[in-house]
Amino acid sequence: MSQRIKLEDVAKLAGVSRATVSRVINRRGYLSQRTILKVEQAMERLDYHPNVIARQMHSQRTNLIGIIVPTVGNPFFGELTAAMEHELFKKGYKVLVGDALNDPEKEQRYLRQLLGHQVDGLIIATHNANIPEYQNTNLPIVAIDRFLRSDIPVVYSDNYGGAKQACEALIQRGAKYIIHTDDLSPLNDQDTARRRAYEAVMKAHDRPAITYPSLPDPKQNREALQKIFIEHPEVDAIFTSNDLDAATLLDLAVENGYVVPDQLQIIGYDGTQTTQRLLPRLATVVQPIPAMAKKAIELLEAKLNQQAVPEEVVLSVNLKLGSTVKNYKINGEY
Amino acid sequence: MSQRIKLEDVAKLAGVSRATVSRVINRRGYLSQRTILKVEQAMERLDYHPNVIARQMHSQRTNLIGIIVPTVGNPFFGELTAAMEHELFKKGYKVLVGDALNDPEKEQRYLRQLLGHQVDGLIIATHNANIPEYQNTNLPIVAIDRFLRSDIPVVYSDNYGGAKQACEALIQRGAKYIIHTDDLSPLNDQDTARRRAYEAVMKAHDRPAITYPSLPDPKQNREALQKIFIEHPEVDAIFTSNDLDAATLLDLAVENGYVVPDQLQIIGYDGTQTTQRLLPRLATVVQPIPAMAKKAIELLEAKLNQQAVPEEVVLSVNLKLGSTVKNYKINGEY
DNA sequence: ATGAAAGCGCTAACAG
DNA sequence: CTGTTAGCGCTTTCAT
Repeated sequence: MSQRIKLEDVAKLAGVSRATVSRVINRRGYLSQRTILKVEQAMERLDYHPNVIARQMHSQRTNLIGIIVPTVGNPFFGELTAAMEHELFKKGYKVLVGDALNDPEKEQRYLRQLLGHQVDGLIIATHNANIPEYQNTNLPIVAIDRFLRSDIPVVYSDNYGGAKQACEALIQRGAKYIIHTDDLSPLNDQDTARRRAYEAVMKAHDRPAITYPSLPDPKQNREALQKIFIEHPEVDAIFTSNDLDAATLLDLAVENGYVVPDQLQIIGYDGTQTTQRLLPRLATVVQPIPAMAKKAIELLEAKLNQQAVPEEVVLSVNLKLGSTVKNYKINGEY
Repeated sequence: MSQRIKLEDVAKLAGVSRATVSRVINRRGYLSQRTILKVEQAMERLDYHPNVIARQMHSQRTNLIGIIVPTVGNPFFGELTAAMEHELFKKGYKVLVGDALNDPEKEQRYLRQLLGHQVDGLIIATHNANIPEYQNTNLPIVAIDRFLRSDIPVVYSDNYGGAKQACEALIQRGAKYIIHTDDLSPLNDQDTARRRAYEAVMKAHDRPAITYPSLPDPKQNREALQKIFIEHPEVDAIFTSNDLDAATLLDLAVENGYVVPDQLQIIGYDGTQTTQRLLPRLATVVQPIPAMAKKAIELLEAKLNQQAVPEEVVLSVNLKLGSTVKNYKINGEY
């Protein structure tokens, strides 16, 4: 419906064979100027667009890369997806996004469909467990922040290091009673890296380690975090595993009569562009989203070209200070 | 490489013809229970996945929908994309996202490629002007918040009404000197609706209408907005065209010594989930993102099925109050 | 109820 | 330099 004209029509109008038209389109083989011109005029006149499907049929490649994320509605994954799309477009690929929505079943259905040659490669940035499809396929895959299989490379940012820096920054600023929040879906080592770093720093300074779970539902999460102030009124610092928790706690702090940062210091995690614009004052560990995207695509392309790739790549993070911690003017840039 | 087994292999193993296997896969025509079983076992044993490209070759449909947005890194478009992806997945479509990045050239290149049957339909949510490709194609298209062509339906939210409500809320709360910020790329009527509403309300109340441009670059934008406090120190309320500006102004207000909301009231626009979590206190006009997504997909599907569709659909918005305006406790829910 | 054969639109040997 | 001829993997008449 949306496109009827085919190679043959162009060939007929130009008075050549289909093969010749194909050669002109792909600039392959020897062509005389005259035929090139004739063919191009014919294409122009007919407003011809090559049928991508038919081409793929032959090459068995789609130039499509699937990206599976929890949801592009989350700033971290939205920005990550955008950055990867940008890299991929430069290399001639288009992006098929799948929002897994923390729904393993959807992820699995999605994957099963993609496995039939709909994409040339896959980027996985979800944390759903037990998707057997990942184990059997030999589609080129790169994972972000998650181990899937021994021959699937993973791009991490330095979760342990970032969390360690954050916690030490709090201690250095006089925090005595530091609480942590964390998404508790520990599928692998990296998933718990931030918490392990927190616990290690607390231990090194002889302080108790108290971790509150971060819930997916905003309302429930708020209620759960509110308990911190009830159960640990002496809290004087919180290190959260993401910026959304930090924002909620910032708000709860006001409600509960804590002055930030004098009585309560807060450091978040992720540091997306969105957070930095919406909450410029928030101290947070900034993940290198553009670098992660670039590296992931680089690894994927290597796999697509059958080249060897490292098992994992770790990128360094950056502690951005802000007025939710003390002594900010001295150490911050702003 | 990533998938070698084809219909023929299954047919051979099951001892039937390719046609029969095809029938089993698609549950078409008459099949005996016995053959169904045989074929399914063969598929299972070979871990067979139908080649999507070959199927598309025949049907000339890809079940792919292209979504073109400025960037999924922006919460509004990220959430909108996520919501549309969700709707589309339910209907069996997958989503090809293209970040236009306010780059008309990229948008054009992208489009040109999609025109060759790579997608069955298109959702356009960008505001780049002068892309001739939109004029000629007969691909089913639905636009969001933007007029493209007389036969391309548009889904709007009530920009004029939302802005009017916001401005009147400020006046009702005693604001005398209200300033507005707006992205100034007025491609059509709707693009300026928020500003026109602001100007109308100001006029109706005999107040001056002063609009500051909202710049795409965060740093430049901040500097530009800072001028408001220099050039109009008597400002006592600001209505912004998006929440990012509102956030920046909230921060600048503190820096410039204005107490919010006593000395300066602020109302933003968009009200994404992300903003509501990151800045729960912000008063803002909430766009009905899920409803917009649903409607857009509904219209697109109608077009895909050659059904008639309305020229435009306008959805209502919701003014969410918050402590960036006065008398919030009384009117707000929280 | 199942098989044989003819495409879908394009590309790629192989001739000439 | 250009045309002819086979497919790519699947679906779908048309027979049987």
